[in-house]
Amino acid sequence: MSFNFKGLNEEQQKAVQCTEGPVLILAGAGSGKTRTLTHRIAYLLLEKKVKPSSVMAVTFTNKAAREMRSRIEEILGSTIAPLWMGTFHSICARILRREAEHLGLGQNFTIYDVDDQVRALKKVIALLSVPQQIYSAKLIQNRLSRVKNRFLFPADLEKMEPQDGLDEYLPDIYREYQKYLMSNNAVDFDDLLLKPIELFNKNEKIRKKYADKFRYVLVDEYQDTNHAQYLFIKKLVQDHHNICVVGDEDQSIYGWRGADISNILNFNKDFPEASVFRLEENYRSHDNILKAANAVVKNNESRIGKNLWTKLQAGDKIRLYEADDELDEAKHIVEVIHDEMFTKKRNFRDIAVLYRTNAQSRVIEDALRKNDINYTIVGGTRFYDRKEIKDILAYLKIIVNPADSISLKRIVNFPLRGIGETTISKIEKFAEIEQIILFEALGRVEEIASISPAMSARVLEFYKLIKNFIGLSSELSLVELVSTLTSETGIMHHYQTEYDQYESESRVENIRELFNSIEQFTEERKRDKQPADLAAFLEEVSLLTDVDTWNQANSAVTLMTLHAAKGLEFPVVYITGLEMGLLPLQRTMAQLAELEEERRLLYVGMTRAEENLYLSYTRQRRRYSSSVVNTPSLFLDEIPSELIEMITSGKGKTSVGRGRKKSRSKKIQAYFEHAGSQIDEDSEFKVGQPVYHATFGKGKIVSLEGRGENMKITVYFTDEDITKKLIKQYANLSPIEAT
DNA sequence: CAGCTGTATCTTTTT
DNA sequence: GATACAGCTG
Repeated sequence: MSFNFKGLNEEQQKAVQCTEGPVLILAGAGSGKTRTLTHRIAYLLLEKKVKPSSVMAVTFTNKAAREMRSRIEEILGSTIAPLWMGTFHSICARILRREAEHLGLGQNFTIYDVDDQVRALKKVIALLSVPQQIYSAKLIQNRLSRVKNRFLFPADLEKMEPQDGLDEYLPDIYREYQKYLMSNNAVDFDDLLLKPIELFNKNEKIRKKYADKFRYVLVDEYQDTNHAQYLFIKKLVQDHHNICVVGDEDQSIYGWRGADISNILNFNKDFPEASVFRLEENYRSHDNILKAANAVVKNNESRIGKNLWTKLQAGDKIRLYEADDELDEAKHIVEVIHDEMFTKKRNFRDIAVLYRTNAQSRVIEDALRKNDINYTIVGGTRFYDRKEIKDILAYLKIIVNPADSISLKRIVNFPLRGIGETTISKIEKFAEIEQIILFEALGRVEEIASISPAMSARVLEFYKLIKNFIGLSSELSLVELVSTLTSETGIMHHYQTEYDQYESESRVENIRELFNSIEQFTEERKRDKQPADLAAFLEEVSLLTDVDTWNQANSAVTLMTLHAAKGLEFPVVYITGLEMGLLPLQRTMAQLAELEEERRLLYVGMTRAEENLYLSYTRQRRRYSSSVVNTPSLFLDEIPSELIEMITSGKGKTSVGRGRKKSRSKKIQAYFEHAGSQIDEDSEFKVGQPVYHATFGKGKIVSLEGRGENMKITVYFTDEDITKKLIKQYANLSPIEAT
């Protein structure tokens, strides 16, 4: 029987069959990327007789991995359990779990989320007397994470010229922080990626083991990989070069998280022998939507460039709504949903409302709730980030890994047991002197002279409680353990009694939901014939995203950020808040590279739509506590007007419509004065002029484009050795005397 | 030590 | 317009 290529176009078929050597698949939005990937894997297994255990496939979310796995199993008609499929983080965690001993970690290590990282950093910076007023733990966490994503170590930082005050402290903070994590038998999100690479670097035998095992490596959403992820992949494929990456530079939206778009732009340099396939036929969106999205993204400079086309009908025009404010916008969303439901007979699940920031969801939620429209919201506070859930998880983490003092401190006095801050720091000090972990120090609390016997008794009671649960954890099932835990520690009682009725109910309900998810997890594991132990559950939970738990089959309108929408599709998409300062976001507007990422974000949003696309902006929007007057996003002017149908609200439509239209086109003209136009003779900026910028320091102007406030200024910054393209109006650049 | 109250900061996106 | 945290009081 020969392989069934049904449903694949010619280019897709070629990409499927080119199994050996490096392959780059440039796949535009809606071009059947997932289909191609699943068939490629199925082809490897079926036609090339590759064992599932020899394949690693990296996806962007766990949800994508699950879906791809089940589609492949459908094609094959058999399970492919030994095939490694998951996110970088989950795959790396798996390797780390196996090889922990080589890195001085216990295999029961804990994964710290951002919250835990900040707590750990607070401790470290107090120890190093870093001025916390100037450099908050949150800021440091951010900076440190960026550094780690670039695979830099404290020693590397020391060799570099410090750019600001924090850089002076950073190597020490970094070193102490890692030491602290090690003593807690914990790793953070970034370590999950770094540690395996470190291990591969220092232990060739282990690297070879994995490189030999994974003869075929596939990476989806390659445009959003960071440098560490790039290195990880490189280590695995450097011998056999059987690497297939799929991506679309126009959908790179995670630059702020360290994603390096040059990974995909330079794939050909890394692997000169690479075969390149371009998937440019779009199967998802009606032509008007696609044309509009193309028209927007073509304004970006940093792209390979492609011509995405479709055989589908033109369809409706894109509807653009000008709202008075965010309340009016929400009202219009409700109207649109009603209209789509009744006149087009759509289901709630066909509709998605997208926005730039999570904060925008509130008003929309209120409006939907008032109008009895079912909705689910993806993102914001994750289920597993809710306080009542995190408290329980902290208990579980201690049980698995008693060295985890961050979690221990979180719950040692919750529910209240009368063990306060002072007592804990005394015990911490004792632990340091004795060179033992905090948890063991609790058991020896009586040796600390400054702690009263009454207090010692309370501490010991807590210690025994946890000890007892550690013993129970091997006897009870997961669900039994957790339900015993919530009752015996008094957590359940606390949430049932300590709050007003409404809050109490919702928290208890969340705890019940946790029980459900544990049961579900246990069943899934059983089905996959994998152990359903506590450590596995905790790992899954810390690597889960909100999208992973979202279920499109539910009958509800989906609300989420543009970022979360990546990879999804809906018949109807409504994108809100297309305003200067919001999309693009204010702080991105000065730098061309960041502005382009905002443009890609809108592109991603628009290309989620199959049949109907709605856009809106408000003339006025509440931000923080005051109202801001907005101008429409410059991106709106990039959409050809014949593709847009303006919708106005009942009141005062005509005057508003006319006045706005004019100011819009004038604005955009100014914004996109191109290189061909005359150089502004009166400007204080000339090529060669030395300038100063608050963040990047001193520099020199390399070239100028356009004129007036929207002039694009390319500057080479000497201190940082980087060239940046800035937009005058927002860049806050000042000329300085030549030195 | 716990609970209360006022203040600062947050809002960019997330593995 | 919430929420975390510092600082104060009982």
